[in-house]
Amino acid sequence: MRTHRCGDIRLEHAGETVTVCGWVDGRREHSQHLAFIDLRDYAGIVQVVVDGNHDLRSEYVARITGTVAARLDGTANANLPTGEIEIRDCTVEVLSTAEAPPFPMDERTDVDETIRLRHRYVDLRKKRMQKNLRTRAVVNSAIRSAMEEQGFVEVETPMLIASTPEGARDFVVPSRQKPGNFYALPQSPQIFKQLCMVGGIDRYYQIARCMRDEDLRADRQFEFMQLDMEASFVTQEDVFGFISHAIAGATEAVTGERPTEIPRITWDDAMERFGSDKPDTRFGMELVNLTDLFAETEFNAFKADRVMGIRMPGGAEFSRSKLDDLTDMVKRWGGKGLVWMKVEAAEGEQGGLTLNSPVAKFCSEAELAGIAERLEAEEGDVLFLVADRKRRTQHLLGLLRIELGRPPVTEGGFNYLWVVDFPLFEDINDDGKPVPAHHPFTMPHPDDIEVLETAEGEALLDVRSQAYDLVLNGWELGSGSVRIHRSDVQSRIFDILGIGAEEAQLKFGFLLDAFKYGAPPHAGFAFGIDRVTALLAGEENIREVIAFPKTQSGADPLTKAPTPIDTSHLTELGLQVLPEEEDFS
RNA sequence: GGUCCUGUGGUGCAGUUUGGAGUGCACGCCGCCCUGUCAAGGCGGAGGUCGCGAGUUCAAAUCUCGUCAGGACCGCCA
Repeated sequence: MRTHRCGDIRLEHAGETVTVCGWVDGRREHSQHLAFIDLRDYAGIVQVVVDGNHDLRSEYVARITGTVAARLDGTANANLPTGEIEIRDCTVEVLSTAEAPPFPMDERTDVDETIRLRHRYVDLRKKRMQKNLRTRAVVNSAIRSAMEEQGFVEVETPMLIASTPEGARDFVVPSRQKPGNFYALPQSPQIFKQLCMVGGIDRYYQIARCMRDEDLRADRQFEFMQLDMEASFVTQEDVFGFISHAIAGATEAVTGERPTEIPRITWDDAMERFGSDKPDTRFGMELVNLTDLFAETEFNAFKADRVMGIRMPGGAEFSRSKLDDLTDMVKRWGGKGLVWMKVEAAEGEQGGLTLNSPVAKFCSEAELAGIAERLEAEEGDVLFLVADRKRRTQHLLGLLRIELGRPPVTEGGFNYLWVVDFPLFEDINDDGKPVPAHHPFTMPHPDDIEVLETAEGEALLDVRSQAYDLVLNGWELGSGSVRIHRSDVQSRIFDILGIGAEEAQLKFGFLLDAFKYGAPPHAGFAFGIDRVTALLAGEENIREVIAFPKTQSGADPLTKAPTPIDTSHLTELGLQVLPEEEDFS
């Protein structure tokens, strides 16, 4: 139907007869003798000169044949790649008329996202979505190439699988042939990729759709895509190499710059310095441990397991209400409170600094001096201090650091980071059993296997695992681990977790059975395509790189999903919908 | 499960604090004019149950309560 894409026509085509197809981006009508039409396709916009009698309105779809000509002197448009030419002497064919678009098609107006999603088919025409979806395709393609270069084989795993009780909430699909039974949609291909290793695939990868029925966020949708991989006869170090190659390839394909080697930080350091297992290392404001300064403090609030602080440069300008808001925020996050101290020039001839704070009077001179020194306070800063249990102190200051310091998504480059040496267990539950930080097949750190044999209770929290995360600018891109392939180690882990042999057989029997038949040592990883694409595209929200995303409540404003289904359909599945629970409170 | 923010012609906003007639701005839309525009320009016009429902009041876009929708975050996401 066409000879060229609208956005591709240049001065070199002058004199040629071309046919272009696209949407009417705008019209500038001068009279019945002259009108300019901007015709748009995914490649760009070209100016078409017609007489004013053609009824070409916004978003009409047209096919136009005409002659490419250089624009008149002084009328070129430097802002447009096609700005030096226009198409004249046109034959116009309207392929589709169109109602006025439900929102402005220019890129200047931030339209309400619900309205964009309700008319996503129109929204997708806009430059932003065109660019983002194409960026996504580039990422996918680069990842495939990188994995294939490294000898990985793409294997597809099933979408209808058995529900497992661990982990996130499953999406389930009722079985028609076995009423009362359900398939689950996969949260990840975890079990299957490990079975592939037993099956001698050696190096597996898949760009896999995963589903988790958990609350949605800017970086979380019900369904998301992951580069999922697993390899046999490899170490953690090998996995870093495979994934680095893929992520570097994707980054280079989008930005043109290949990232250098990805730095590493231990989980413990990440928590101590950034208060997060997914630190945004684009900016400083690191946490500083002040606990020892208050070993003998008179200030009750600082008689805590942990006292830590961060320094906000220039924060002394904050108003009292702003500081109160921050304090409220910390309380909402679960903290007891927030201490702030403005760093001001001391009065008197000696100079120096003084800390201005409502609680300064409860602290000794030595304590105040210690705070200023440790936090490297400078005039005009504000210091924030939190005292609480270790983990909560780190967490609260980590959140505050992000709240105050995080740069916009488009600033600071792409700071990839490996977070290594995750703990094997993240907590001890009320029964005294440790809660696994990853799945129960994660191999303990080789140096800690002996500890594992004897440790009990709190001491188990110090056991490290061979689990690792990849982080980009404060977003967790993905995680992986070296898996347990030895039944004796696996039994010990199940034992510690309080999972009996019978229960283990019930939950993971098919995997344990598979391991009886010769399991190679193996390790793997998975990272989110939506997240990495969003960051590479400069978007704060993964919905901007997904063609048809859901809203935060899990609805699709376009198709109206989720919807009720016919009673007959339910009956066939052996299902009945209960009336909504009434609230008697 | 929780905290906070936002709902005003098709779109983006102002108006809400301190109640007084659906008031205003920009874009878009429709019509007319205009032979070099490109965020075209000029003139005219249409278009709103102020998300929805109660309450307070002589009077509610504005105050109160509830509810729905959207967003950010905490929990959750092995």
